[in-house]
Amino acid sequence: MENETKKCRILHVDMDAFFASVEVLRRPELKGRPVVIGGAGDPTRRGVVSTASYEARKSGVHSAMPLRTALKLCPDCVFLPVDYNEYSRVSMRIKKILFEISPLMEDVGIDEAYLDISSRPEPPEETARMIKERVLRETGLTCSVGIAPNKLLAKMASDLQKPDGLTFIGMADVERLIWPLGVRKLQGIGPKTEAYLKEMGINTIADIASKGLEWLQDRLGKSYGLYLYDASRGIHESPIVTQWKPKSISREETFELDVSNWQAVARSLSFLMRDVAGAMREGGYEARTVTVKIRFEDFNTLTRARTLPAETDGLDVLRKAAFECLSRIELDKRVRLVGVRVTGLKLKNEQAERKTPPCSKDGM
DNA sequence: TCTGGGGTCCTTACTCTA
DNA sequence: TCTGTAGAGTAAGGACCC
Repeated sequence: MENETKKCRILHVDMDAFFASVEVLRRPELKGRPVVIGGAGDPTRRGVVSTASYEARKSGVHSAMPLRTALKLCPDCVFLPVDYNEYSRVSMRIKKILFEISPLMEDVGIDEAYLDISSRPEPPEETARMIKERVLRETGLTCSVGIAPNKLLAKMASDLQKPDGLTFIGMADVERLIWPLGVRKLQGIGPKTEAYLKEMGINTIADIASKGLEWLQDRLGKSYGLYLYDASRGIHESPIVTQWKPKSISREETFELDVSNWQAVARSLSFLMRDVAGAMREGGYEARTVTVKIRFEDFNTLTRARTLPAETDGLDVLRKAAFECLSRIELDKRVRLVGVRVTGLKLKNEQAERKTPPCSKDGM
């Protein structure tokens, strides 16, 4: 058992109902009330729930739910707009605490992180308790921590007891703690795959683990089948990634009301492209491919892409490419959303390095 | 009546080239 | 020289995550 504990050096730290908790922190009068954070904070307008407090969740409100639906389920809920700047500020304080405890930290979004605590002298549970205590003392917020031998299990562990939980999962616990869970609890299984698996009589993670590798690969593809085969057994070799570079930058806009005139779409695209170009310059990036996305009123979504002869951060060139993409889409229905994305990113000051041909593997 | 925004990764199809 | 094919690059769409 002690040996097993020693192998569990990955922590997953997940803030509890993060956005809602930050709002309650600065408006103590909301404590104990059902709070929903999402969109512009107006449940009569388009938008979805970003975070619901645990009180709101009791009414069936959950993230990604349309605000209008949330209002119907919970008319007493307090609806607030998303204040990303404030959450980022609090998030940075939390990440600083985690980094001090172990610099082998992987940032996963605004409210969670993985930590490799191999270098810590004390037992993992003690490190986890230290984290929870410092985060609470220095920010007033609670978090749930999972301890496991790998990232996959650590994340599942932190999810097992929420809020304010501390859960340990060793490889020996997989059968008892993981197998009874529904397939959706496995990272990488979303609503589509869940429905597909259900059709084949697979409802729990144990059901996945009962299938052979070939069986899974035949039905779900080689790479995904292998992932599920391993993951259902708690096997997942994925390193802690401490440095991250974006692969794409995008902006999109859902119109308050679907639009049918081309000018409105073009105006929005032009605005979004300028925003993307601004973000590129801020990060010092140039891009090679521009992709335009159009979502129609029936939710049918089309994309068109143009790859340029060379990377650029020139707004005129990028905008021209974006409009060329737009011209290839027939706007015969009302448009709900316009988006633009740039990929093939390269740091501007990396240009000199690129003169030597990339080595076959690292070049990918 | 619904279904955001900013990302990543994967699959499939197609084209070009060696 | 012709043809078949493998691999790279590109394009489009889809699933998933927070």
